[in-house]
Amino acid sequence: MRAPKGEMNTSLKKGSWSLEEDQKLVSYINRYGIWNWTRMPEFAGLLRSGKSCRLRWLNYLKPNIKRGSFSKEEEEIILHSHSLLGNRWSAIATRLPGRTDNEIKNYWHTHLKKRVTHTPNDSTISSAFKANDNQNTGQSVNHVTEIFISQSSTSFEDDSSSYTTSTCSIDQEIGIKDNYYDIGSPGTVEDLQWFWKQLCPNENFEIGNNHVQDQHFSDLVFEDSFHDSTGLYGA
DNA sequence: AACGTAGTCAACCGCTCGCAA
DNA sequence: GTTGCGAGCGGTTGACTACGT
Repeated sequence: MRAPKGEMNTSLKKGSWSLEEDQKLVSYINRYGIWNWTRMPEFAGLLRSGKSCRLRWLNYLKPNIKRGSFSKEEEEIILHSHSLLGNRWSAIATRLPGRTDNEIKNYWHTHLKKRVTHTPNDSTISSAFKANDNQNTGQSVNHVTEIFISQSSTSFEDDSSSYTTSTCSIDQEIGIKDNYYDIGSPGTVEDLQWFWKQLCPNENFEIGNNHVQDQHFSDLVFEDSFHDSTGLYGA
């Protein structure tokens, strides 16, 4: 993809922002608001790309940005959110008002990542579901073919705390992806429905028999969309 | 004091998505 | 359906700093 018109200027400045540039950007946005990041630098008198301006504003200049070290509570939120959402930093940032995705990402890589160790417990793998939509519809769409519910414990090297989570492992038959969705502890039917919605928003998902045995999901019924090739989970 | 190494974090890059034409 | 563009996201880079030798 070629660069947007406004961003093809090779004489654009890169690197750290000066105080003067910050002031120009802030005063422009305060006066005219954000209307077009690509053209804004030109009107604000900045030799910067729109992307650079946007990043500077969102990560540093925007009001109410919290600076300084992260609190214990914020750390816990990041750790738990990351176990739920993975590297979706912008989603995690919405749970931490005043913190930017970039800041959280940096904090994760520099402080938290090394503290977390995952200890999967294969013996708890409890339930597998196989389905292949192609057999029914002939459509060449990627679909979840297997779901494993397993448990893993997360502990911290400084021994501050630990918790156990239930994790869904999803293997897509055609896709290259090997996704892992943490569904909290303990996993609930609602959690499973939630992650299914994230993965296949257009597909119906139903638990045929709303009970969880020994923290295992069972009696999974995928309405309309799937053919149960195993015969284990028929409606 | 000089140098090397590791840690931190602001900024960049490449990509995808959504929307309008 | 295709193309072009703006916005946003996540991975990566590199400048700067702190610390150790």
